[in-house]
Amino acid sequence: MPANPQVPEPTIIRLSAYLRALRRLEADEAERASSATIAERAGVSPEQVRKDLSYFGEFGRAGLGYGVPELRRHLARLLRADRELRVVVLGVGRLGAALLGYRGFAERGFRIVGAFDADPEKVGMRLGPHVIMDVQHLPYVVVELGAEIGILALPPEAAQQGTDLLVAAGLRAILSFAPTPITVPAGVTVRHMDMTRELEVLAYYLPE
Amino acid sequence: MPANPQVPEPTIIRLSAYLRALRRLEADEAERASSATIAERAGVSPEQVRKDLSYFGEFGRAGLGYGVPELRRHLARLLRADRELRVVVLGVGRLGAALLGYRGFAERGFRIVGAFDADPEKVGMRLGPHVIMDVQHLPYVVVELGAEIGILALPPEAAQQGTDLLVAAGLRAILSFAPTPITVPAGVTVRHMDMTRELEVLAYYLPE
DNA sequence: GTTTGTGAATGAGTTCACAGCA
DNA sequence: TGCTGTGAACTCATTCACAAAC
Repeated sequence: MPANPQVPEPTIIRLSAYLRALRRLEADEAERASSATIAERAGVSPEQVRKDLSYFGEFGRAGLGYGVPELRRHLARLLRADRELRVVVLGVGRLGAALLGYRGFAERGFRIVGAFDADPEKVGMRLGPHVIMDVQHLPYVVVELGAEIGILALPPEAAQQGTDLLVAAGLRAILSFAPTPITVPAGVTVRHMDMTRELEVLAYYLPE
Repeated sequence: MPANPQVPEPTIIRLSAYLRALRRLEADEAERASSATIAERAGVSPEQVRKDLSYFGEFGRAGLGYGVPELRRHLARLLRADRELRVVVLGVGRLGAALLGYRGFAERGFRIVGAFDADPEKVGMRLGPHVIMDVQHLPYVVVELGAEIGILALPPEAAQQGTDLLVAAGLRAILSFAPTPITVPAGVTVRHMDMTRELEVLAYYLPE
């Protein structure tokens, strides 16, 4: 499923943190940064930074560190953060509606180009700049507006069906907020966000 | 930091999925379930289920599988899902406000007992059943209402300071939505939810 | 002196495979 | 026969440690 299977997935996750660190360094007008500097801001070890970056090339110079704008550009390219990525949201309940209003998307280059629901009551409703569309228009919007990522915000009972719709519409990347496993064909990447799971994990580690 | 350091963290995360699977099985009135049944509903392998459960005891019977209500109770106890857990939210911007309205909390035994912000404009505002309080009342609420988990919904610049407030108030578990690493003293557990990170990871795996 | 890139060593977690119980 | 519990084998990821580059 990964584009480059020999790169560990944890590395990809950290890349996102490195990119953030480099943006801050660039904002502070730093020209160069050592792996130690980046590591500190990303919350990992310097060796980890070097090892992770080494999967993609030799970006640094011994004794000098990494060129901040250059490395920032490389990482942005890897994470597709150098271009706008279009996103559709399937499921406009409370959670989906909250996501539609989330400003962090635009700031980081993600643009919501469609919000969908199967409930006829909701179709046609306006939510900020978005008009809720019927799911049957999903494939059209994906193709015509070039959406590449689907956000699944449906209740667990509807999660698999919704997933199938996203996949049938041509999406190859799904961020699911449904607290249930979903199955997808090879070539489709899924990631889960599950607040209840996180709270339960925290609860486990609670003292007493 | 873990309560039981020899149990792998991925195991704890899966425990949450097993608990969900068992609740569904219980709702379906299943009396027994094999590791294969649980595994399927949790999206993992049967061996994984058995190994994970074996860290906590011998709950199954060879040839018969696991007793559904019994195992459900065991897992609920482990994840503290057998009692109400009180939660405070620090930061009532868009995201924090959305979290205050999230119904999944109550359903799973989490109760928001306080919403806090440092902005005097926001203090005193009502949001559903919640009245935003000033951060200076945080320690009081944590102690008096027995809050055990803090949700951090502040912008990255304020994240560390907010973390320090939560820790100083006596909280030992933090769920952070801030896209930046935070440092906490030993004995405090932190987990992160970062939607932008997840989207960037998905973007990496996008074809072409 | 500083800092990178990377093989080698270590550590962590998963899967295998099977003995033993129901 | 069906299924658990678990050491052993294996796979995956991180950390170490150092030669080479600046």
